[in-house]
Amino acid sequence: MPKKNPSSSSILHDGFPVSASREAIVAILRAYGTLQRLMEPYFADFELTPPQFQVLCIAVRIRDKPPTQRQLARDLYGSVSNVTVLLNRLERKGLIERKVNPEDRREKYVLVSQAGRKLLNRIWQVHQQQLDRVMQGVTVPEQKELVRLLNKMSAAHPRTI
Amino acid sequence: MPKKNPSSSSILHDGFPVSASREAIVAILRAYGTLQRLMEPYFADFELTPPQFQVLCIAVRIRDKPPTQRQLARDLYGSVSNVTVLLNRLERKGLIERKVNPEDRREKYVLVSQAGRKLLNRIWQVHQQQLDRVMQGVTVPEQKELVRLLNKMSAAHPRTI
DNA sequence: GTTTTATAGTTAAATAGTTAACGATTGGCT
DNA sequence: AGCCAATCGTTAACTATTTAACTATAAAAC
Repeated sequence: MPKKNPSSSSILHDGFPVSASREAIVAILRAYGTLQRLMEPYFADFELTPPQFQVLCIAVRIRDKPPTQRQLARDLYGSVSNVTVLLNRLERKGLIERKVNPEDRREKYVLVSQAGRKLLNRIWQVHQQQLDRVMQGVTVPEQKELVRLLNKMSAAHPRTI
Repeated sequence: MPKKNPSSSSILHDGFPVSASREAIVAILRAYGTLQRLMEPYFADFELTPPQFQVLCIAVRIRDKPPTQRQLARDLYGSVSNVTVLLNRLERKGLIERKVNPEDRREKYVLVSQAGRKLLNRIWQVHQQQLDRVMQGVTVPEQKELVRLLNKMSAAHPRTI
């Protein structure tokens, strides 16, 4: 008789056996879901979505030149077409601007507008508090261990791009 | 002068400071991305998507009665309307069937068809191998620690539903 | 017993993401 | 110069997801 594991989630009781790797993967999916559930209403207060905030954060970074859409996609680990759509919405809200590179008219620079910068600063004033709230169940040393383990997992599968 | 953290990822260099909770959240997002990137092509070989596989796994569980769409949604931690759409696609592929409960004609039971069961068995024959491959960078004791930490984080934010 | 309320499921509109086809621009090769 | 290939971005079609509006059925209230 297989002994019941009282700490294991009831999600797993299908015809497939529970294993360490399966539990780890389920835990990652669950943590991601928790994250989404907490961050979406938080960003909604600023009339943003999590990916839109991510785009603004990356686009606002100080560089010699602003990023092109392609660089943005690379930094987001996403596709160029997805960035096009995200930027359309951010542009419609007046948070970013596109500017064709005059030296290579195929490229477009992404500039965070004054309104976009103001919004980012407004978010950043309370952002650390929100991040700490999300991780409040885990101590700081545990958070560091979490980072080590998760990054070890991700590092075992380097992106080819 | 704030001292640089050499282990921090270059993703974070915007105007907002790095912190333990921020690094943990970024690591979760990154791990989720890695997971998606590995699982999508894997399931595509079976002409499934990860959510569709999830639906089949939950619907196939042995119970006294098959689940209703609402029960399915609850177990998936998703919305009822999303389940409707997922089931439409699985039904079109002949992997599930809907059957109205004659005792309460509002409800519909979700039954995994013979073809659906065959597909699940085909996947399960290689599934453990795939899960182990995903977690291959992390030892089994580390996987268990990962589960403990992630679930501790999720448990601090119980769902109200 | 009829009306009201609650519940199950569907549909529509919005955002996010993918791949594939396409248009525009640049630059190399002849 | 002129064609060809590579690169940048957009568009289209698909899946996934949410919220809100809608339909159908059942249960409760009167």
